[in-house]
Amino acid sequence: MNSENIMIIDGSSLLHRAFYALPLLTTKRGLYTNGVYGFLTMLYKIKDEYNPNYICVAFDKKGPTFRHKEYEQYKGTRQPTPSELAQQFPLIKEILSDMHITTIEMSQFEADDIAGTLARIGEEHSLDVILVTGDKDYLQLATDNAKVLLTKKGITELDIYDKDRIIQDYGIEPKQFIDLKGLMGDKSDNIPGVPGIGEKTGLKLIKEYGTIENIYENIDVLGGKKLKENLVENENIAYMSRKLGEIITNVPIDHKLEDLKVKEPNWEELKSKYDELEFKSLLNKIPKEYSGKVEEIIKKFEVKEINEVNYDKLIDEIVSNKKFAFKFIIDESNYIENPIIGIGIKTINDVTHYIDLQHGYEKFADAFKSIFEDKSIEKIGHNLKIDIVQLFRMGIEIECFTFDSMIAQYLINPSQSNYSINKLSEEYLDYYGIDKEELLGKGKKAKSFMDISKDSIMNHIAYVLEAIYELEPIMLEMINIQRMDKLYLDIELPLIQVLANMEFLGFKINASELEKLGVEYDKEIDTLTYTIYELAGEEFNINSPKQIGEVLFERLSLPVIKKTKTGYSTDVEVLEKLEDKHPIASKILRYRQIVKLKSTYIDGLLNLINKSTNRIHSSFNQTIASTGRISSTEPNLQNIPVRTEDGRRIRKAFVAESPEYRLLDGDYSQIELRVLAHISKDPKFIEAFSKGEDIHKKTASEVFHVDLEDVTTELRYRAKAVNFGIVYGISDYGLAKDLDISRKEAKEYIDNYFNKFKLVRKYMDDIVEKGKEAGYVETILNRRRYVPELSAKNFNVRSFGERIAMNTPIQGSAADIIKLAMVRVYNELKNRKFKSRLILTVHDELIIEVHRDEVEEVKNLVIDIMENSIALIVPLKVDFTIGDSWYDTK
DNA sequence: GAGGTCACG
DNA sequence: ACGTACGTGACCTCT
Repeated sequence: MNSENIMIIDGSSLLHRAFYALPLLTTKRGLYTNGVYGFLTMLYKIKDEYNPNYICVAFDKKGPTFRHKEYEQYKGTRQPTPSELAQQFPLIKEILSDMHITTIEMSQFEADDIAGTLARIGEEHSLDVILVTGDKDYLQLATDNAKVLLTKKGITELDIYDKDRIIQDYGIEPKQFIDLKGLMGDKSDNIPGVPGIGEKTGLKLIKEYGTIENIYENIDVLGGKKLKENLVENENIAYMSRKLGEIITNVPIDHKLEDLKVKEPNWEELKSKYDELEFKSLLNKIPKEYSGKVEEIIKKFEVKEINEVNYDKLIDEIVSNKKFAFKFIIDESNYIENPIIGIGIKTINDVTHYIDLQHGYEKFADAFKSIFEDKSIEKIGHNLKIDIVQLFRMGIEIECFTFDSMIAQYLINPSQSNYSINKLSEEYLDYYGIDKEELLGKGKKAKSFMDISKDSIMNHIAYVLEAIYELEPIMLEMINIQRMDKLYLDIELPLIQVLANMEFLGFKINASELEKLGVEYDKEIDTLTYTIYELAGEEFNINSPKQIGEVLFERLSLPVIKKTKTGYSTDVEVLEKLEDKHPIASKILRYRQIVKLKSTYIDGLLNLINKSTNRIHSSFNQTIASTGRISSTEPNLQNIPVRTEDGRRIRKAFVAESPEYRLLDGDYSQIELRVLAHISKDPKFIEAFSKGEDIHKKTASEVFHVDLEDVTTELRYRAKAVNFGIVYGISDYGLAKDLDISRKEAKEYIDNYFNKFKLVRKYMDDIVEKGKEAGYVETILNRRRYVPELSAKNFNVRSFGERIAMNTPIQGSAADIIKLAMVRVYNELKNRKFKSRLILTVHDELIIEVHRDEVEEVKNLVIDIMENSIALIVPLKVDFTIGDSWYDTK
């Protein structure tokens, strides 16, 4: 272990692996970079891990090799390298050269021959040898001092093969892989081998006889008539294949070992390459003094603190400018209750003004209320929802907010995971500042603004406000070019306030109802726990899938139904299949169900009740779902149980504010299928919806060839599953699993469906093609989602892309529709001074806390808005219920 | 922090 | 032959 080591990398192999493992990344100018990026990620990882003293990367060279002289068809079946990959070879070579890593390529020889030779030379100099490749053929090079790192799935994981492991895994010596290849051949290199011999037979023979020569010496005693015949007939081929498959170790390499010593990279060059290729994350690998990341790019912006003495001056400036950017400083962990720390305000011509609000915001609110509520003064910001909530806390209802850079970016690309100001700076501006994340850190260790110096906070807020001003024209231009003005101005922007208001209002909870249910659940959990221990014959942690697996499949020897990556699967599907076999299965199912209800919905919700209002204030996130839907967190109010009665009872705790109020629940009937009818224009669908028919029944009659009157409950149920499948981008496998029928039968359903609803099939085909062509798909209001997976070479990735392409316009258009309805409902209720208010949305459902005196009026208003917010070629239908609790609205 | 499981549309 | 349903979030265990 103390000896020095040499790392020898098969560059051609690794670049191939990286290219196929990663999605096709390009730079803004359209240069493909995914292979290079993956290569470098892996290089950094293994260099860190093994700290090589010597390093070298070998490449294949174009043109014939000495093997072609042996066998003309060598590699004859190889597909040409796609140009997206070919153009990345020069790039990686340049970067390696900037890293001062020697690359070797030689005519007549392949990368593995160069690597084999270097490995031998390394060993002769008593170096430990580490060979890195994605090519299994390298296993023949393993020795006591040479190990092979083989790429696993993806690119960052490597399997380590040393001699011992090879013997253990395969039962043969590394060198014997050469003989094995003589027998098996190699499809990818077009090496023939002996017909009929694959890995299994080959290994058996080599284990028994050691070498090909020895097999032929013992050919008479060999069992298997056909096998013997094949061997005899192909003796020459076996020897030739072995020769082709052997990596040679005597290539005439010019380089001296000294040349391969690890050296200091040319940092300046490397940095400019990374900049050019937009490898932002790799810039961290470059020392600060060269990267200039912190020192040069980070700008400081002027900012001054003011107090109430200067309020009037700032207000005058705002009034004359008619526009300002602002952002509150507050810890976002709970921005409904946490103290407001300060606010930054900036007009275009002046520096940022910072106002400290730690000792109260009353004076500030009094002074600035009229400014915020002034319909002729524009306000711009980033993640305005939080700021609008703060204003609600101050009794201020903001008017005329015209730009939110976070929401704008979500429209430009809804699939990002990060919409921070720094992320936007990276994309659109030429500088960074101190972003929130750098100031506070993230995850568990995140600090509070309270622990940060006022100077840092002021520096941060000045950067944010400056960036917002610069981002506005660029981003609005993009939104305009992509025809998303209506979506932005009429829906997403005003929706910010609607969501802020829903968060601010919250949903009233009857805590004692929850506690009462909790006691009941606990009792049942106790009984179940005891019963399960009895049935298992031992005590174990029922919450641990791993331990359940051990009990079911080892202790009780029940049949394994399916596996997960890490072991036995014990999910519902499995347990339901075991119910007949052992009584413990249904007990575990029941246990899981009740524990879920208790921990997530009783304990979880009780923890989040606001003590002063007895209400729960969820966060509604506008930039999470790539389809355009809204998501809800802390708590998630969009997955409160409803499907089982036990769970549904949780909804009894969701009540109206006081006896003066009730809950009104309106949900769209079949909105996604109506959207599908609209965009596919399928005449059968349109007719069914226009006549108000039961759509699943109609589908059943078409798919199963029966009259409408003869559709049974069972057939309707199946048709419903088909309809769901269609919306998701159907597969026979998925439908078969859902209905527990054979794949063949599922396929018949689907074929029937597409034969009857021909335009639906056309939509599915067209959207995939259009999506591939354009790189994205769109909703009816031009909400856009990029689907790079559509051009993936990997079948699974591409299929996933196709399902996204089919589903997103449907799910996303439904989101467009309900969002527009939300904005209109909110505005109507506000403008007409109703006491009733919108408090929740669950994808196709709106919940309004409605004043008793307003029930009829508000109900008619909301129905009208929901059904008519967007005109489709089929009618939209809304079902309404009303009750004193969410449970009762059914 | 990842993986398994399960709650919703 | 490939191995899957679309979109989310929370809780628990285990590394």
